[in-house]
Amino acid sequence: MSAQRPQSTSRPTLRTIAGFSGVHYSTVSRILRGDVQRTTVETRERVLKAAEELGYRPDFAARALATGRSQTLGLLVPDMRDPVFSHLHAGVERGAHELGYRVLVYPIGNDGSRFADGIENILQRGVDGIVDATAHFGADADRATRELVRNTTPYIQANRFSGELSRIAGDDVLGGRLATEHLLSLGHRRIGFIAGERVYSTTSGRLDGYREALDNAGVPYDEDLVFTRHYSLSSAASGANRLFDLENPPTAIFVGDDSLAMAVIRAAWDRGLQTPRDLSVVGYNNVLMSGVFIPSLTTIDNPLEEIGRLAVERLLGADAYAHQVIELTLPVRLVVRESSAPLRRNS
Amino acid sequence: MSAQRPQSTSRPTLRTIAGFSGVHYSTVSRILRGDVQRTTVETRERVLKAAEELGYRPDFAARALATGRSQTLGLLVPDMRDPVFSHLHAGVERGAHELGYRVLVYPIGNDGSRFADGIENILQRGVDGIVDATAHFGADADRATRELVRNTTPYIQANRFSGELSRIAGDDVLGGRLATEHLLSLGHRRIGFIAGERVYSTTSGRLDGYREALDNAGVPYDEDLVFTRHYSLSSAASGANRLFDLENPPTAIFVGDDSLAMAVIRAAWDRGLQTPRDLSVVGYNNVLMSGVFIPSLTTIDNPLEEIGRLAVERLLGADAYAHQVIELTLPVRLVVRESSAPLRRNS
DNA sequence: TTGAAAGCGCTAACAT
DNA sequence: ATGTTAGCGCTTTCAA
Repeated sequence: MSAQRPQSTSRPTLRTIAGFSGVHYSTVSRILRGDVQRTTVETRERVLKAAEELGYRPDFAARALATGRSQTLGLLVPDMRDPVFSHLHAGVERGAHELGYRVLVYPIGNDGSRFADGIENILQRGVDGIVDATAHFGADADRATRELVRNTTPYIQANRFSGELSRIAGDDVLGGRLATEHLLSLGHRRIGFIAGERVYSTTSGRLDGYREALDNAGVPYDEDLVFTRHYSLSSAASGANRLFDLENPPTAIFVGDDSLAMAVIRAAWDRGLQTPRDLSVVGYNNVLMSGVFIPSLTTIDNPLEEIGRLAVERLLGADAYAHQVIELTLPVRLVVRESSAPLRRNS
Repeated sequence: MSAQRPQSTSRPTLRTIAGFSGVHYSTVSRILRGDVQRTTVETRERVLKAAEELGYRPDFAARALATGRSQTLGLLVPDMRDPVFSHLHAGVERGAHELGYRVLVYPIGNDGSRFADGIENILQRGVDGIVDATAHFGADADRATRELVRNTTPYIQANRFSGELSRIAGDDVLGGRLATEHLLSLGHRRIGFIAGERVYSTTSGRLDGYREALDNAGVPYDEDLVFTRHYSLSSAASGANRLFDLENPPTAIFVGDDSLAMAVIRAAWDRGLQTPRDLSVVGYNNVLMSGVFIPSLTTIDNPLEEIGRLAVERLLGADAYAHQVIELTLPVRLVVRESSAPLRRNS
């Protein structure tokens, strides 16, 4: 219906709008950014109407170049197909969306092979913040990189952490203790532990909690019952089989991750061991499927989404921590379901 | 070790490098972009060395503004916590990485509530391509938007599709037929169907295949055995219960998604029905956990990662389809595992 | 309250 | 082979 038609060739810019409303394009910029202070109601209406009619859309790259901020944050994860990281991502996404940011996901692989590439790209893109869920101890090169990055861009570790860098995570030690105490309270004394590599804070923290609980109960720690290899389904299964082959096999296993716990239960099943009849299992994280699996998983509820959301908030929100190192630990709780049961003395 | 130290204040630009190597910054630009044709070996080495020493990193926003391309593509999905979409994402990510692109994920929610917001942002960011896994029939507003977008930015639908837009997906009809034929071959005649809303091409295609198979076998189609509500675990469970309550309940159910299939098996279990003894179940997609679940899932292998990768290739690769509409359908295959078994006549 | 103008860092066409 | 120059579309300081 509008009499004048803009050049439908390319998208309208501030100048296009300026032309249509008879003001300078810098004025248009002011108005469109909501600088209500210094504009007349009339011109504002005129400009807004023109922008509307022309279907104006700010150019992201131009704004980023002019302001130096990209309204984007980077999320480093090993692999999004792992429910742990898709849950974490959901929280990050929610937090980012609330603050008007978008999330660029960098899956660096479970072996971390694309870590350097991801960091390089993150730096080029000038993201406004980094949430890192890939931390592990020991890899000096990575460590150095993380610290370097931290001085360039707001940076926070989520769920996994390492070094003197900001982080937010669930209380892994508490979780490990709760899980193990639960199994102890059911009468189990031969309790196995299966998880990923110990270079991950998640593994080492949960293992610490496991040992604490054993100590408190006066149950001797037996390294034979502890299997911490790769963080993968197949590794968990072979770990389970190794424990089953023991002369004095465990009657219960605490597994540091729900998916791995399912793999362990499956491996037991494949050897004729039913859970929880012949083997009690406690998982970790309380992912979506843990309530659907048969048997449903007794597990530790790790607030992954909350961790993700809070990480973003601390990184970019009003109470951003600026340049101090923060270390936030969230409580976790035990969720009792079907996969754990009292020890059968007559086994 | 280098004698001259740059201003460590802000990151080096082309001009910084130019200053250090005594050439014009446009020359630096040429060299850094690999324009080997028109540069001396000497200057090139000098410039490259300076860039290296200064730790130069191209500014992404500036390049995007100058070239009009963002090296970014947008992926629209309902929810990344659903394994279907994280698998699809893995493929998209791989394809994008191969071509030097990054992926911006837009989770619009299972109700699609953030669709408009996502599209708006995608347009502002000027992504170089859109992979859309959220298509559904019937929503006119969305349909219009999709078509509009298609004329602005390279666009392709993946897995789910709707309308006269480019798409790449598995052969849902074939999958539905294979799944149902498998159950028929096991002697089942009362075969239920549970999936998400029929507005999804995935649901309707698989339902078509299901009907085809029944027709071919001379088994009458019974609408009472078909439950297509929300695409969610809880809806699948209540659908299962509704079928179990039937006067003449099914002995087998074809479920249009693995996660939902697990929920169905779980619901059956909660009513004392064991799979596959009392109920055979076939899932769809062959996600990671379907081999771990107890019983492991007989399912249709839907090449989600391949779909994602090919979508990107068609969108941005060498043989990009430019502006024609492409419709690519990938074959699927049946994977027989534990959740399906011959009908027990004496039930 | 509005206009003018510089500049963000880069690309690319043109000139030398 | 290299330098010059004009933008890309926006923000922002300074004048008017």
